Amino acid sequence: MAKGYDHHAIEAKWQAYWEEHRPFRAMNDPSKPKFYCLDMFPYPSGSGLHVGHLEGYTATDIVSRYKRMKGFNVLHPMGWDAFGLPAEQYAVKTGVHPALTTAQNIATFKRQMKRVGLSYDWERELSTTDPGYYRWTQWIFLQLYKRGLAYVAEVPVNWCPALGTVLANEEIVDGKSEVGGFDVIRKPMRQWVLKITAYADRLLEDLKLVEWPASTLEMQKNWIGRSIGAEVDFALADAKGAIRVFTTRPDTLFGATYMVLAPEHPLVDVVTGAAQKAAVGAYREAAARKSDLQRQELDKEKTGVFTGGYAINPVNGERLPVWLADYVLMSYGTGAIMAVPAHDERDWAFAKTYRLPIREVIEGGHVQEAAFVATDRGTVVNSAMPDGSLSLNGMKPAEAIPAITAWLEQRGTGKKAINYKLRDWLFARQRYWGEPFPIVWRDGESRPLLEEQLPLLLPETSNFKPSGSGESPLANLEEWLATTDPETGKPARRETNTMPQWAGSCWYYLRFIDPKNQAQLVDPAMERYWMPVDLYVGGSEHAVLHLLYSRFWHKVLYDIGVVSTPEPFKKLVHQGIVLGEDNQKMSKSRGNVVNPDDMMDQFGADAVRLYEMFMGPLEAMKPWSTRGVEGVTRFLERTWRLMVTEEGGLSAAVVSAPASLEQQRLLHQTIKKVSEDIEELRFNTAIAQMMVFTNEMTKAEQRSRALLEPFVLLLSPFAPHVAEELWAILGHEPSVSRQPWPVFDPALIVSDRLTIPVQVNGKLRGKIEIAADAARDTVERAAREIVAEWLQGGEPKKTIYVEKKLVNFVI
RNA sequence: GCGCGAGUGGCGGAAUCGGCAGACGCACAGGACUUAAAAUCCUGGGUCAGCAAUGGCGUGCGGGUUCAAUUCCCGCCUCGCGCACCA
Repeated sequence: MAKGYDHHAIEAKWQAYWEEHRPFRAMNDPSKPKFYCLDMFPYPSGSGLHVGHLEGYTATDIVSRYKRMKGFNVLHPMGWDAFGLPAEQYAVKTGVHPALTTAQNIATFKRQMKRVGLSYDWERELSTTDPGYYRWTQWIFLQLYKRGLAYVAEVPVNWCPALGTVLANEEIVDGKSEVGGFDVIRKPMRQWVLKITAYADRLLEDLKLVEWPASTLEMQKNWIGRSIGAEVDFALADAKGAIRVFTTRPDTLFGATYMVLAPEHPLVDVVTGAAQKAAVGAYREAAARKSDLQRQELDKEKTGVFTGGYAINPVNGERLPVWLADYVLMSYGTGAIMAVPAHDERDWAFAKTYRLPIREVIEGGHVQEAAFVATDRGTVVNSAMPDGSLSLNGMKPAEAIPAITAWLEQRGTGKKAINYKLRDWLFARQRYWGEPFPIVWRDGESRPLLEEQLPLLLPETSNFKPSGSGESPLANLEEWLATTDPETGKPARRETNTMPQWAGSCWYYLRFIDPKNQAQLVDPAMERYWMPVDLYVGGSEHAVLHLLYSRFWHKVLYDIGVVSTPEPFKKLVHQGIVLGEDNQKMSKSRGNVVNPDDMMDQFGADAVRLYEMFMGPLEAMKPWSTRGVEGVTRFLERTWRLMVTEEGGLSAAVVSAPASLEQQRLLHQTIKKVSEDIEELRFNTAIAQMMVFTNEMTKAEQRSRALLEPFVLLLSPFAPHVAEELWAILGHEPSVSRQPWPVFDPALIVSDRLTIPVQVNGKLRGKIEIAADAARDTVERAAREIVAEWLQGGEPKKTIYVEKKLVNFVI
């Protein structure tokens, strides 16, 4: 039974048309303004596209289609972040090569995307697993290596002796391997690390250059975690050497009553007195056995042990006992602190436990009851040398900090210092399915491959089982491992680590600009034309890592002249999570997963696209409702019937006669609202306005082409298939995508009659209809009349008149 | 604990340079068409009282500013996200 609007036929027809005519190709045409509209490319998992992906993809598709019609040269590409763990795990289990699994998954994703009618320029498709792509990932690594930004370090990994393999964090559940539930221990291994900390300052500063969600900027700032303070040396009292600490509160130096070293601190053996050796040794051992998780438990009581040693406070010469405690981390600052219990909550808690003295040096709190940590209140006290050579007393903390820092610097016992929470980036995985490092080893030294030797291909194998040594499966491939040093020709062994999944996704946006270039990562002229990305849409789960790593690489490429902009992504938006109909997170175990293919079978791609956008604001988390999809389907069908008969021909209601002034006003209001809403990514309200238009037109018996034709164009970015079909039925050549976007006439939007509310004491008591240009007197007179019984003949104390908005009488 | 964001009908949401709260959609109810149903079209609807006209109350809670507050300010509560001993 064929009803009027047959989405199966229409969608197949226009997808075939787009396939053949390729109207969505981005041209390298510098005469046109460009718009680079990018989705975060997906990992092609085995379960295919889900409705959450579709939300972001539909949003960027609407913007891309809109911008093309506005005359922009639009770059809207798609690719695959296809290295990664699941395909390798599957290979270990079944022996099926990851490349095969990946290719199948990509085919599924691509079929689904085409079915949604997403207007990607498929000629620019890329996969991070393609040697033509990862050649340049390796090339970037070589540049990092040459600039000293890649180094080797012994870093602990999650080693599972029973499985003979290193596990990713997500493969560990409650400290045991996800597979089999075996013990996991921390084992140091030689790893590549990237020196992202060298860029910490710029990564922080340049956040000012981008238009990103406030929450994401905040997360990046916190992640980088810059803090300004001072490094201060405390000489050991009974041995050579000094404990260097980092503090943000040098103004509280006189309040230090003890010191703490991290258990791993190299000076522990030096300061520990003979009597304390056993206790300290036991504490260190216990700390080493604790997992990160245990050490991070906050509620627990702080623990520590006295070393028996002392250090000298450089400001007043006091002997401070040196303790060991695991609340001080070796990985931050210098791994040692001066403890000021009066003005630091952690030190306060520790001091209470071990009955250490608490000395107030900032007045304004009750330091025996709680640490007083405010820096914007209080006055420095008890902070002077007896001989009067130094006094901070009476200063505000903000004044005392630079004063004491300068004093320390003068004496050579301290200096201003900046510290970051950001750590260098562990850039190695003990896996097969990733980019091999363009590095060989000879005599224990790493040597880079020559750029001409790239790509270093991932060797073929059928054995994806771990090597058993902790090295990646590549360590099993003797023939591949044995190579020569490119410089000397002497025998060498290849690096067996592979790069993490973040590597390929760090720079893919650049390759889309010039995906087939054999000689360069990207052509400089094309790069200057297309960069930066104007709109980048993807999940907020990437708010920190992907976006920070990507910015880091971009800045390195900027420094070596490969790219022309300091930041890659100008505007960033995160689409919200789509929940199941039950308002719960979609998951197989809950059985509330919505499959886009099922939805498209039932309602068609246009309806699904429209519903994805109509659900609510793009960035909000919101539940799926299949009833809601039915609702937008009804809208599409009503729109269809505005101009098409049961038999599929042009309806007799469609006329060439001009439209009424009111109808024109509605059209122009709709053009304005839809245009502005697309610019602001408020797709839900744009659709609501189109529904208003269709509802009004449904009531009209005669529907002017002059109304319908622009409306079909407005609809086309949202529901491109039905719009193409309607455009054809209206007698036009394809394609709507080549039509200019309708322009509204401001004069036609304003009405000559207005209804304005009349209030008495701020409460609505009536409404009046007036001419838009009516004088204040006229309006007030009419208003007074309509609320006469509320005024009871009296004269209002005050009359508020807001032109074209309201009248309010105060009595 | 700290940081960020959000709380509006039965449901998704709209309206925030302060100015008619609830657009649009879902669900619901009534009507038209139909032998009947579906589909479609029309109508209704925050809530309380009232036959109705109409009025009281109403945007998480409590205060405040204002002629006027969903919108601004202060103090709470709840939910979501992120960070979590970072000296």
